Amino acid sequence: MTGQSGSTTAIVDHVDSQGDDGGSARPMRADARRNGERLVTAARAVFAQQGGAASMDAIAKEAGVGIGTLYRHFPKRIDVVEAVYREDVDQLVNSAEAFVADLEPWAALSAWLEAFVAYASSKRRFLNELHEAFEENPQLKVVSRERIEGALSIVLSRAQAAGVVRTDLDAPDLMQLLGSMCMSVTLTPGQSARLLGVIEDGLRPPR
Amino acid sequence: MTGQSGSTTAIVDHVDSQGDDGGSARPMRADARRNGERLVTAARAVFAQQGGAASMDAIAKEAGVGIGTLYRHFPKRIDVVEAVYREDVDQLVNSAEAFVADLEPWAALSAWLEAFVAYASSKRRFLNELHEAFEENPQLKVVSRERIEGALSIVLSRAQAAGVVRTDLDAPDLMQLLGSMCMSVTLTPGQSARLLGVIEDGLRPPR
DNA sequence: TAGTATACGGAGGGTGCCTCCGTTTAGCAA
DNA sequence: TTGCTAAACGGAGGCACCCTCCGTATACTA
Repeated sequence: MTGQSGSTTAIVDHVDSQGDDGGSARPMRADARRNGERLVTAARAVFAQQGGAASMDAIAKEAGVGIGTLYRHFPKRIDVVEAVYREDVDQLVNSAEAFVADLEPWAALSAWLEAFVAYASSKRRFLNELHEAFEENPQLKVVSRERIEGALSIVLSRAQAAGVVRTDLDAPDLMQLLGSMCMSVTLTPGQSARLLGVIEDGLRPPR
Repeated sequence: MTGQSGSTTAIVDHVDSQGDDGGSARPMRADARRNGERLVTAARAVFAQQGGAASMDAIAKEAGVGIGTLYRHFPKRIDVVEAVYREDVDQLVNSAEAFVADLEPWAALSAWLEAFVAYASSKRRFLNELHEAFEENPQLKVVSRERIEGALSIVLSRAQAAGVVRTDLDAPDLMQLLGSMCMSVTLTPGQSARLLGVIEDGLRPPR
């Protein structure tokens, strides 16, 4: 409610998309929903391949739709960036619960940390564009950070409760450490893996 | 020497411009030098007024030259951003020595901190563009940071030697504090002045 | 003052974001 | 199945911006 509301609400209104589609809210034509999903997937692929400066034309082509369809779904270029980012955050957040359901406490934490590093490294490919999106819509940054910290908190506190991780540390602490590490401009994949190993060892209970 | 060298060296090769122009190196036509200076000044004004996305056309018009002249001096858009930034850093760094020459130790430190806050707030107007420049030319970031820390070190250590500032703190520490404060997305001018006041009080020797 | 290397200026090419509107199609009712 | 309509598709084209090219103008030198 603060400031000028973002006037550009994409048609694909980022429904929670968790439960099955109720159908009571508003029926959306099947092709439209399909194309919306394909566009986000295509955009992620193109950004990953060409960097954040990739053109809208390239994204539409990758998705196999016309440029008009792309703009119907995402009125501004920045809306595409935002959609890709939201999906990435969704996936990272959801993975926490999946890991908790499937894995032992330590393995779940380790798997999630690895997922976070992958998420962060993909984010670095279009960091400038993301920065612009945050400028346009400051809430996005705050909310995403909170959601990610919440997800980390799930796997972290479970591991702490199981006695396999030191307890003098909380999710924001660890986020700070991981986040600043991942954002470094000069960071090779091998390096991030090694550093993550160091951090993981450091997380073990002292003694 | 690392990676692909920046192929775009602007004609105005950023001579130190401290001493009088020796003239032995290479004579540059007077109008060219004049226009180079006017272009940087104009670019700073336009960026401050319209934000970092201002067009090259607007900058050339503000400087009163043709677009061709602008491109002769700065082959790429990013070179303009870099030139403005370099001059800002120069001015901030030079101001340290000027303050030391003219003012008491505490007053010099205080004046320089205020100058730093002003520098940082002007930088926030084209943060995205600056980020791109850093990506293109990582050295720029490192060198600038070192130079600024060096300047701060001059006024800080002098104040410490005079006994008016606590000694359990060095220039990188203070830079970290000030830098992160200034980079916050939501920061009003009044707020930064108040926060600077808090920091200054905290710098006084304990007891 | 004449000559020349140097700098200036702006029209225009190329690309990218976004709009507009005619065409196509999914979903529905009879 | 068939016809209808609201919704979605697709791409030509407008506009703005970055950058190039080359004819014109001008500062310096002998």
